Amino acid sequence: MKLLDEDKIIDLSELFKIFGDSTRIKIINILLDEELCVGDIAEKISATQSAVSHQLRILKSSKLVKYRKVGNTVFYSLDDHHIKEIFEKGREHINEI
Amino acid sequence: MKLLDEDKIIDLSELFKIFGDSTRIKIINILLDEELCVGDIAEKISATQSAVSHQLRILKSSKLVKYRKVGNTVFYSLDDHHIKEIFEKGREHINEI
DNA sequence: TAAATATATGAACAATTATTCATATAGAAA
DNA sequence: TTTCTATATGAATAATTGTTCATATATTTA
Repeated sequence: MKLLDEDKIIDLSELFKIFGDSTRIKIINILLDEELCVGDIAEKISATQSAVSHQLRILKSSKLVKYRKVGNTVFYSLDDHHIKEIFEKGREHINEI
Repeated sequence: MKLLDEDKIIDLSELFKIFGDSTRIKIINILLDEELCVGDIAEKISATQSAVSHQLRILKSSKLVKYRKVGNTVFYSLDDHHIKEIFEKGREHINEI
């Protein structure tokens, strides 16, 4: 396993930084199961619409979630199978300590 | 796959927060290959001894690294196989986008 | 067109955090 | 014991960042 160069190091820490916030983890957690619109996400995780929208923007720009628009409703879902895997590996770790 | 409860959510985001810093990722990156002492880590990642020591304390208290003392030298290595796996999954993700 | 609904966004504020610098601790060597 | 080396740590600073509040945008409905 070759070591990472400086650029990849930055990219990788940026990626994990995205996972390192409880609001975003909550969003990812519920999107593991189903596609949801912004309002429903906010309700399910007990956060404001604004806070969720801000965090979805971050998740979107990092390619962790994708979306589709239906009318004026926007449905979000996870974008990449690695997300589930990273999430799951983290979960395994915290379940063992 | 059952959804996480509030406590696990916090634990999980705390875990990823640890990975979300480039100095710590650099440390983890070089510890993938070999056990190293603090001074060598600092030299290899071009950071000060103090900065590395501070970050090692965080990695240690999160059970991501373990250490053994030999004289006044302290050797650090990765503590858990999940660390490599989480790291590798993240790496796969950034290599695909 | 006007009102209602869903989402996005900018600014401000508070809180967290990584680094630096100075120094403390502890073990090894002289 | 004194000096040197390796590591740890506390305080201060600077920078980053998540939330809130107000408001903008866009789509639907009346």
